Amino acid sequence: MSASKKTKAATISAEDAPKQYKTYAHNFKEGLGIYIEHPERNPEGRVVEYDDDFVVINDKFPKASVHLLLLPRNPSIAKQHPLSYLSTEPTFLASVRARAEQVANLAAAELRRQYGSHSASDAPYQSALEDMMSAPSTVQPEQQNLTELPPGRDWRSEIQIGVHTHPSMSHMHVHIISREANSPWLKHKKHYLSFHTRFWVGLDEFPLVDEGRRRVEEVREWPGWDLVCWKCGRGFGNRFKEFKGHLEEEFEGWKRE
Amino acid sequence: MSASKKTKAATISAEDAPKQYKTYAHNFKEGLGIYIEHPERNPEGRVVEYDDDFVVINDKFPKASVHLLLLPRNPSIAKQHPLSYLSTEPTFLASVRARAEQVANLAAAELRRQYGSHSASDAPYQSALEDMMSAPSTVQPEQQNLTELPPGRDWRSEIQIGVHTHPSMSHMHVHIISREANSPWLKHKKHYLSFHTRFWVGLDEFPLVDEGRRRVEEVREWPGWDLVCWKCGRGFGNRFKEFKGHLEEEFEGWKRE
DNA sequence: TATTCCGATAGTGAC
DNA sequence: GTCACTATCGGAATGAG
Repeated sequence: MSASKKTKAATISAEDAPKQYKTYAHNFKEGLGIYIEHPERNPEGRVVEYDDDFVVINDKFPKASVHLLLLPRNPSIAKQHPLSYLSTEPTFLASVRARAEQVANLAAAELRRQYGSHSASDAPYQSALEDMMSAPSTVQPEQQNLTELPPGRDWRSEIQIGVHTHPSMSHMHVHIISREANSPWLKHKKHYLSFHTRFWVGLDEFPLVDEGRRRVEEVREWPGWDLVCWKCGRGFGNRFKEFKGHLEEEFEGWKRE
Repeated sequence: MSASKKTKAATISAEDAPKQYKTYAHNFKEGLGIYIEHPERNPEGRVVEYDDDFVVINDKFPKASVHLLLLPRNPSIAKQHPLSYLSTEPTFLASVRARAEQVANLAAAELRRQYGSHSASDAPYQSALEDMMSAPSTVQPEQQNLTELPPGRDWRSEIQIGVHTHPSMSHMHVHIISREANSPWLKHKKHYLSFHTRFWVGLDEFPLVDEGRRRVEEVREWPGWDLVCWKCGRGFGNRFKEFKGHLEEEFEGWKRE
């Protein structure tokens, strides 16, 4: 039996193994697998945090100032379609919600780090933080009660959590991304549409009443949808370059809010 | 009256002249007008020959090794659509035929000048010509009887005469062009299709039975037609770059024929 | 809807 | 079907003993 297995394995190795190897490591669709299998290797330094259930990474091609991916590690879950699985597994949905909300707060803090000094509405927080940091204190920073700081800007409201109707990467991934769309990696129409149209499914939309229908109804024409500014609602048709320039202008105002 | 005219002229100058100037010299569609109005100026040195009825020029963007345009000078003729006028004015058609045939012989001679030394079938002519030129003679070359030379390659058969179903330039022009399509100015699909499909109307097809119908029936889908090699009949769909490479290969064989 | 490269397609402006 | 420029759209490959 052992010998039989071995023989069969040898046969597989000669015929199927190269194919399997290809579909695994060399197929781009499988590119997220390495993170859930070996987060401790911290591939390319993009692992933010991980535990037995989830891995959080920085997206390799971020489409906004902050763009994180939340990856469930359970292999049988990771291969499911997000619209289906999040609509039918309430326990899993609850665990994703809880974890994604934590990650969203992390993302909000990162937005503050990047743009706090430019923000008018964050000035009270920034001033208080500076005062606190410069004031003599015997208490360690991490022990100080940060809730005593004024709220400042609501950065969390700039973060959106959700999934794509038709993901390209085969491992389930939940996007935690800021909405201002400021990134050199935002290079074409689909990049923007995938986060700012019904192609995007917010985590708070789950469970979907008819996920199968949504997957079908969105798929045909969505690359033809107009570019519409998330900030001012202005439409740009298919004129991506012009739209990109507009986004950059909006970004300058947005970070100063 | 003279004063009145002057006043009107002044008015035109202030209001309409810029517009007229625009539609004349600065509208690309009118670009051939200068040649039929002032061939003696020989704009850009491209006038080959002219008389009261016709001007022959070298195309500014030749789509083959030899590409001449025959332009009728009569303004009321020059503004007619070629399919219509050549189908309804037999006298004009006859005069164009006679003149175009002369120009085609000129074009054939130019092909011989360019490629005669590479051509196998032209070798008898080339040898005889060289012998004649090197032989002592008191007779001037232009007085020698060239008909005594062997025929060599039939370069005239490589020349085609015709018009486009939908010309872009507003002045009537008859193309006299070699068919091998060897030119750096042949840059996209329509360039080739316009000389090697039914978009091209050979002068020998006139008068058309129903020229109006042809103008309508060809117009819609013709840019979608497949690229087909004039030499070998191979189809290349829309793959222009690949087709262009093929044309260059065919050209190498063609000139050696 | 992963990126990247290449090429085909489409719109515009031309004084 | 004028050219030249820009940008958009579209398919194909994508690894590596």
